[in-house]
Amino acid sequence: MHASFPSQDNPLIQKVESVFTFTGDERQALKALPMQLAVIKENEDLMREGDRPSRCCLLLSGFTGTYKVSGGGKRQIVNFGIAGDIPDLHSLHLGVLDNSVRTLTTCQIGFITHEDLRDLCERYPRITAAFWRETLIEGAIFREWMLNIGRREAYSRIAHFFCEMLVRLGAVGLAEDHACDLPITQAELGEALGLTTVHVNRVLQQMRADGLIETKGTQVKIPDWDKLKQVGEFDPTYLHLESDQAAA
Amino acid sequence: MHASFPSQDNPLIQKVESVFTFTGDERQALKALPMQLAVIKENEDLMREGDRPSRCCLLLSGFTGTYKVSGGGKRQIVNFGIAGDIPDLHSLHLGVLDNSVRTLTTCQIGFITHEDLRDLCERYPRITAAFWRETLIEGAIFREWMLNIGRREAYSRIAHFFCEMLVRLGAVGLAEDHACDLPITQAELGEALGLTTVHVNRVLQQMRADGLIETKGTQVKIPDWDKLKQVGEFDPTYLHLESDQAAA
DNA sequence: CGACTCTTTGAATTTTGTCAAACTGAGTGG
DNA sequence: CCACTCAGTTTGACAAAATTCAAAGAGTCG
Repeated sequence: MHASFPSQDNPLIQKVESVFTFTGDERQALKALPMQLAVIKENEDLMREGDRPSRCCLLLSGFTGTYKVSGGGKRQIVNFGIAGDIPDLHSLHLGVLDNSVRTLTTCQIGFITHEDLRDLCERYPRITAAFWRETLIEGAIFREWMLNIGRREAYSRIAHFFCEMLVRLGAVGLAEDHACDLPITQAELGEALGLTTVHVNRVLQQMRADGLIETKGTQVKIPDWDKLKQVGEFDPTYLHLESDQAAA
Repeated sequence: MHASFPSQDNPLIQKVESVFTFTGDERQALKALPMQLAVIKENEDLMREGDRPSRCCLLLSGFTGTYKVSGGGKRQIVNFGIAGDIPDLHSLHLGVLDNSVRTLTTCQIGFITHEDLRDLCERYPRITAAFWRETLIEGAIFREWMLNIGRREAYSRIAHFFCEMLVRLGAVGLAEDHACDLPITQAELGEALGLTTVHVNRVLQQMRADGLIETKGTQVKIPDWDKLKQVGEFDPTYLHLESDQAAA
């Protein structure tokens, strides 16, 4: 609830700047973006399918799950949100939400009104491009997830998941030495990967036995990164973490 | 190869305008967009993962498949392109392509350079928003596909696919009376839905027997739309075909 | 009429799901 | 400090969905 979040540590700016060079003006405008801070407990819906939100959520810390529910009540998590992500940036241009988002852990959130975001984009076309790019990267992650869910068997599917999360968390300073905190339950993992909890559990045991992963509570350690990457057929290109934009 | 494509029938303009009101200036600028026309035969790659294209492909007619390939060589189609789509619009802001696109039928393509697109976006911020929105809708389709592939069994998964294609084709005038031309092989269907050709074939037979679909060559007819929608748990909200934008 | 691609079939196997219950560990209240 | 609770993990036996492999039909095009 404190309004003391230091804007120079804003993980959004940090993340976008890692691939995008802002001018002083642009960075200043981003920092000046009015943001209403809040702390949300775990397992709360931040928004629901069908909502027509008038603001976006910048995730400052914690983990969120973006999900949809099938007719039979089965939940599919389609993305995990980590620090620096705006899980509902698409609501800026799509009136109705076609997905829900809930917190998986306690989350520090910065709410930014669509109005302020639109103003910012209008004044700074390159910031528009940067935000647009963020949504395109999310799309690239979706494509990779479809490949993962549709074509890989459980073992390498789960391996791929760990690879992706480790790289994404590393990019915002939340992973070191091939280790990270990953407060995601086996049930949630199954919901994200199109598997049952039971099957996730059995495969994880096999992966531990094979020395692919080590877990202690929510801490995950990867003893052999190359091996995990190989099992998960992981190539980080789709995360577009390099500054590969053509525009000047 | 003919340069005689009438710009007033440009399916991109038609599609975007169905949810977005352009000013005369904006429409004029869109029509004036230089476009190099080409006809590409079926089963040709328009682009490949790893490419760094300097232009986008506007699909004027025909069908494309956007796909990725797993380590084991299994192909996952992550989206189908139909008239009016720009299957590689994301290449405008992501330097490296993380997917391939190939034609499924003979396609009429309009190539538009990134340079021209960027110029257009710079001059007309609302066109930027319209393009951005298109990529966000694609993302929404990806989310629904993940739900479909991850959580629905083959029977309703395939039903959902037919529902989506019928609605999308209808939106660009390519479906009428719950019938359309869908030149997609059972193998491609399997590649899109995370199923084997054999299994797709068996399920399709069951669906025909149940009176859910009728096929004659590549023509598909839906005798009972409500039933198919129910089986496929289909709710078209995620296609965002209504003009639901908040901005004026 | 081939030559092709696409669809269909059959039998055996594998992966993954289902159901139901027990176990574990962290936090809570008496 | 010790039950007690509760969410999360683990286990076992069984069932179902989907895959694999191999081959035979059908339809289309030159």
